Amino acid sequence: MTKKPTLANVANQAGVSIATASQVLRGTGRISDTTRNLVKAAAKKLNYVPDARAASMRSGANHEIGLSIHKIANRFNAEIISGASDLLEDEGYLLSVLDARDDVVRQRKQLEAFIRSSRGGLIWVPAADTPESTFDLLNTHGLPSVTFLRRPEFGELDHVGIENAAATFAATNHLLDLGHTKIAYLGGEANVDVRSERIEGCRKALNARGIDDIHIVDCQDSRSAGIEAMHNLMRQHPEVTAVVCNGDMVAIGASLAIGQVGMRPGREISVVGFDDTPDAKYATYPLTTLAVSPYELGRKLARVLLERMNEPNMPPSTTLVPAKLVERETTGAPPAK
Amino acid sequence: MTKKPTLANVANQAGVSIATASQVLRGTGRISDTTRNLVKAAAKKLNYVPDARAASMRSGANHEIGLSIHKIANRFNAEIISGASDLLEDEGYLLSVLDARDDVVRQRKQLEAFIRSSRGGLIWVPAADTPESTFDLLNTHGLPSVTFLRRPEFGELDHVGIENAAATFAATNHLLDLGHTKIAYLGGEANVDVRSERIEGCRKALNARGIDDIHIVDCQDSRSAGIEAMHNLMRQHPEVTAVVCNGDMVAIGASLAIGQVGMRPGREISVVGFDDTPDAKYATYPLTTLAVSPYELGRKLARVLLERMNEPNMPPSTTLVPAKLVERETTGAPPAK
DNA sequence: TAAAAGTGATGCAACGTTTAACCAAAGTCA
DNA sequence: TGACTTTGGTTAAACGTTGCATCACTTTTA
Repeated sequence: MTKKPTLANVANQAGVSIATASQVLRGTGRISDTTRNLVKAAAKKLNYVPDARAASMRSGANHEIGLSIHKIANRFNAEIISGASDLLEDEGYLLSVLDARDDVVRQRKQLEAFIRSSRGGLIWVPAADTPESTFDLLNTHGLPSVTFLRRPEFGELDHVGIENAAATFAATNHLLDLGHTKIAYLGGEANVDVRSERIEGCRKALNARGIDDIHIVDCQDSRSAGIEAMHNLMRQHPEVTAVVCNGDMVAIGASLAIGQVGMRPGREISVVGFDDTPDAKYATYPLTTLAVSPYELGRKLARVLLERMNEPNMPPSTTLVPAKLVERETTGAPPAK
Repeated sequence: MTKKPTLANVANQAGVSIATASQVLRGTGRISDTTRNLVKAAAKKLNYVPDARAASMRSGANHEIGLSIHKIANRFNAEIISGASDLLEDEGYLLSVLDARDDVVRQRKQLEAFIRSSRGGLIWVPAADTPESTFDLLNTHGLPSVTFLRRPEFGELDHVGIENAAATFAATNHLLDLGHTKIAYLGGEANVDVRSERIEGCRKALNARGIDDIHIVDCQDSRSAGIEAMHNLMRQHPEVTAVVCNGDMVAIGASLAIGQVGMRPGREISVVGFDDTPDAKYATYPLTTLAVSPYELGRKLARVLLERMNEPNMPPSTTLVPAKLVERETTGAPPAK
């Protein structure tokens, strides 16, 4: 209730100068044991907490890191956040998270807020259709930043991502091996790089076997959107026997839709997801999917950022982590003709 | 890459004093149209972004709000965050989120970080077994704070919560009306108030019908924990025909376990969840549950905090929002003897 | 026509730290 | 004994804002 105690109060209480108090608390400079104890006691007694704003202004260092992500709610992203935050915490940083909800202007505001408070560094996944000006913003302010999942089109920022193409290439080969030839790609939105890369992986596998058409359906990353999209797909393209999905939620939705019309995923139509969220395993139809370890991804992200903060002039790096196929029950041979 | 532009640079560029530049940018004081435009142009040209740390230090106001919650990953909590953040954003604030992962010491550190950076206000759900000292910390630093979901045992803080007892009271009556008499409570951990209140609601309904025993099982709030706990329960207490769960995930897990042993939720054993997350509707067995609107809860939370920030001396308030029963397929009459 | 009121801008002192530069006293060494 | 180092500490200048007090003009009013 009373006024917040300041370093001056502590110094006063201990009978020393402000500078001395600061040095004791920061463990720098030469101080005798007696005064050290004096100051520490005073600080404890007054319940002193240093003002991070003042400290960071003066010292130029900020131990708060900002993260802006398109969606906090899903487990995959939450695990990434945990991974990054654990590693950063170990290094004495704190990660504060903002949910951009895939809205370009919201995210822009968030990044501006991070700049205003001069965060020590930034981790973010660009919202779909992020304009060049947003990348410029970051570049001109020279804030150490790392993007992930979605590769920035412009600007020269560090990036951590997933080996998308390699993953869907493997998944598609799995389906081809089972005997599927009519394959669709379900989910995601146009202009999102992640998705383009994944589709490219599918295409490459198909082309290698002399197939060159793949049907592509946009839809949001949610169960309900997946259900709807799959129903449409089955109505309009009954020839399709396998779908590769942009995320587990869509895949789970698609599986449900298949079940709703009396068929079974993995028998009449095969489904492959992406991410291997915990839901995948416990879904009504346990999902074949592409697993990446989000926690490790988060840690990697943090490491890349810290490196950048230490070496602001390194050339921008790109790090890719692999995803591997986990076979469960939603894939199988297509029905004999 | 260059140095961050400061207010002095802008003033210089515009040929006015720093004070004038500040007034223009903040829209205060008397300024002529000509200089106003001059300053604005200079600011735009230099890509000027004010330093929030300096501003907040000087003015004593901080437009960043902190939120610390036990788990970011679940949809329910994410919706709360969205609600709070939307309302705060409209009022010119920014909500930065920390995931405490229900760890008392982690949360303590997070709150300390918020205090260090003198956040304008705090929204948090106390981790289980939060010690009094943590509440003291907040009280002595006089940071406007609101708790939610879990009611603080100590301290005098504003609180927003759910009408837990009333909700489980209704759910239990629903089960009693269907003819169940052997009812268990599944999920949550001891010492968490939310859970105690909910159990109290069940007890009250049971007592009103002359039943006074209810079996209580601890388990974490996850699908897999729910599965395991339910298997144990069925083995050890085969007489139980209905379970009220502490959260939807546990309830979904319990339903799955029931399915795994060849029975069906809503027939042999009834299950009620809590929260009505999107999963509830799309679960293998669509879940009967107690619905609260997390988004609205979030908005309420933000409103309470803003009030507190405006009126620091109001007596602490408690606001409860209702939860109502949504019947789906996991409840039904017990099998005839 | 002198006093009062209004206009538009400025100077300066905070806010709470950190850190480089400095200094007095005591100890070391030739 | 004079010069040089070490020890333990202090002074003062930043960091980038904001807001109060002030001021030089111009305009209005009595």
